[in-house]
Amino acid sequence: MIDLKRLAEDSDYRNGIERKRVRAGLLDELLEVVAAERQANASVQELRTRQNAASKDIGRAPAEERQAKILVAATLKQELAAAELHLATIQPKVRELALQVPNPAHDSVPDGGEDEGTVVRSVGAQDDPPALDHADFAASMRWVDRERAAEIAGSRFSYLMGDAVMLEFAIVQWVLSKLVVEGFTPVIPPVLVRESTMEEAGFFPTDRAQVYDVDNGELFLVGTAEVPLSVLHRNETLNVAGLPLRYAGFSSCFRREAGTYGKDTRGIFRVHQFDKVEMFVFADPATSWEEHERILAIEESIIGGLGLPYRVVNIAAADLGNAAAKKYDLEVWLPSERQYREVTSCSNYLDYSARRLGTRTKTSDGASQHVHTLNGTACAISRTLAFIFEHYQDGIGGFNIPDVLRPWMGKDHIAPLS
RNA sequence: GGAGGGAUGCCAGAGCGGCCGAAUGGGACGGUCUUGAAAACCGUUGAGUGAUGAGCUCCGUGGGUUCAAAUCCCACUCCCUCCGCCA
Repeated sequence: MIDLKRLAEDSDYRNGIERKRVRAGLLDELLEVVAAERQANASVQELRTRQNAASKDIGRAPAEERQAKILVAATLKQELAAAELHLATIQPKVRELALQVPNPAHDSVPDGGEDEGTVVRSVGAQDDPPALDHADFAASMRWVDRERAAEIAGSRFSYLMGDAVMLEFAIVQWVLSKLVVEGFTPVIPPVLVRESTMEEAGFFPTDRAQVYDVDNGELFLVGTAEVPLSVLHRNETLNVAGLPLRYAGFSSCFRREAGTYGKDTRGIFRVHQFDKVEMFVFADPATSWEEHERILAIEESIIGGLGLPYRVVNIAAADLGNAAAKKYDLEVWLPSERQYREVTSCSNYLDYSARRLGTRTKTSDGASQHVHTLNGTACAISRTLAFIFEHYQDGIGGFNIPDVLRPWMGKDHIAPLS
């Protein structure tokens, strides 16, 4: 939810919204209904003041005067009801339009759409494809079984097996141990949440089609731990001295992947169920941009630490999505496709979702303000596995375990199946 | 799943439909006293919006009754106790 006051007063703020290519006229329509709402609200308040006073007066009055005074108050009540009705017709319009307005893009975000992000830096070489792509290699090691999974659950599901499972847990251990050092509290959150939670977290109604509905609409499977982490401090005022609050959520993630038929059909690159470690930070507004760079640095140290070649992209304004004021993607070189593919991303939402969540803090002079929220992928495990399956083949059908995972795996090499 | 009880400010806890944004106790903060501390005493102390004004809103959430609701009615959510089931 944007700051309606700033929209009216701050032309830079408005400009940042327009860079996201909102529907022409939306902002003016919104400002119009906001003005109407303010006026309606003022008259409701004035009538309420009078009605409250009239009511209190009755309590103080001697019995014989009460009937006359009740009559006065009753008339005021009717006027008030009419004014409230008028206000109630305007408010949903404000809400409806305001929810369509995205968070303004930050100044440092480039103009443009999907392919117009700026490459901030590239690290590592663009390797040639290995003998087998990630899917064939995983099948050759009997690490991923999609056929049997498809029989019992459908396409885009898989059995992850053998050393691939050990690799997953090694990655999780390594990543979480890093994040703890960086001040994150590990969290295993609920993966089933109510509809109202999905709304508060900002995923409904927009992403409803991407989400599995369980128990006849009572509960929904989350597509990311961001959902349960973001609502952790709903309607709370956080002590500014305690900020930032950093959480690292490990969870399974469930996505319908509607509209992706025929896309990324191989291996475990795009599946309905995968595990992920997600960072979520509640930050002091004064330092949220530093925090954003910090999260990016952590993501780079994870992907870089695994020895994967990657590049950092500053996503362009119109490709940012609703909530992000700025977003970096980390893309890893996928040799079999000879292109970079997204593996993690991190966004600064500023106060956009905190406003809806009611998560606040106070400035040094005691004024209430909303916190800034940021989130970033620490590690999307199935996708990370797919990348290392290509980059760490040993050339004779086996697998070299990435250095950083060796302590957790207890070995440095996995031989091919005989 | 069945049967009861409950939800009030930082915490505990009172609250007759009007004098309740809310007693009292604790805590916290400020002060007196003290070499210092404790004790004792005095004072301050919920949140949002608004201009640290007036006003308005908030006693789990949403609706209703009434001139007037923390207080009455309905629904929902959560917590506790007992029974059943169960990793």
